[in-house]
Amino acid sequence: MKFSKQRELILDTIMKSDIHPTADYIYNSLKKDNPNLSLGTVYRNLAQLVENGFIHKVSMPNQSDRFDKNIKPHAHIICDVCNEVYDIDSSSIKCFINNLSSEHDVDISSYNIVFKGICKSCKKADLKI
Amino acid sequence: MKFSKQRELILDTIMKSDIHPTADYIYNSLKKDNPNLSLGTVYRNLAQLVENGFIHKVSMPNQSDRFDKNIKPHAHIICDVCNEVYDIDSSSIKCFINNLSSEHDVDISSYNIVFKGICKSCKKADLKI
DNA sequence: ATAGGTGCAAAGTCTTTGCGCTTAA
DNA sequence: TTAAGCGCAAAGACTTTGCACCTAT
Repeated sequence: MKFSKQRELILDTIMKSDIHPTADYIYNSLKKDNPNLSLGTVYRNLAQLVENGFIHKVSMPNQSDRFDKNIKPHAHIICDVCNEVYDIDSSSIKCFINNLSSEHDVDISSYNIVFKGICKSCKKADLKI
Repeated sequence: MKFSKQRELILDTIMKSDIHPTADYIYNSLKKDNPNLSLGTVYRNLAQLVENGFIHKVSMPNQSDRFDKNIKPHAHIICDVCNEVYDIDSSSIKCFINNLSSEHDVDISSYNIVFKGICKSCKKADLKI
């Protein structure tokens, strides 16, 4: 993989972000200071960064894919209230997968787990009302 | 919800199928005997059937949505070898979600869980080679 | 009678790709 | 020098929608 300014900017955007950005978000963030950047380039680089293990792609039901700097296997929750996506990291995931593998006699190599619900801060906010 | 022949056919197709069909699959299955059926009608009815709780929609990473007659919450696995989608039903899912809810202080209302891996029959087939 | 459903085709959203030019190595 | 990457715009895959007509109730 040859170095490119664009790829570096894209990776940087993801690394600095906590919101699991979409391709479009990345494109628009960078477009301001890099007016020649093209959306195709963003998609091409994201695919390559995923393929090379620098980032993870998270498929969101009925929404654009998001990209995650956290490459350790983990799940996500999207909040019904604030619409933010949060990491759900848990030792119980591993255990869960082990159970499934033996119960169902399958080999699991990867997963895409997205919960819908209400996040910690929106739960708190709701209590205050 | 008013009765319609088309909706009945669509629901029937899903109920009789074990493959978690896509909109396009349903459309093409029915098109043979119902040449006037339109893909828009299939999508509209699927949305309505989901909304009314007759079926479930399953979002597959990088693929068309699939529709599931099994409306009990459960997970799925897509096989890397045969590409089939199977239900993963497990008492450990409920337990897993309970753990997460308390660990992460979130309320989980629904989920879309898709594993990738090798299914039971492909594992068996592989052993024979 | 009329609210809801249909077929058709156009449009929308998200993503990929072909091509000729540019650039890192 | 040259393989890899870029910008641009067109195309692709999947899904939704506007509209005029039809149909269950």
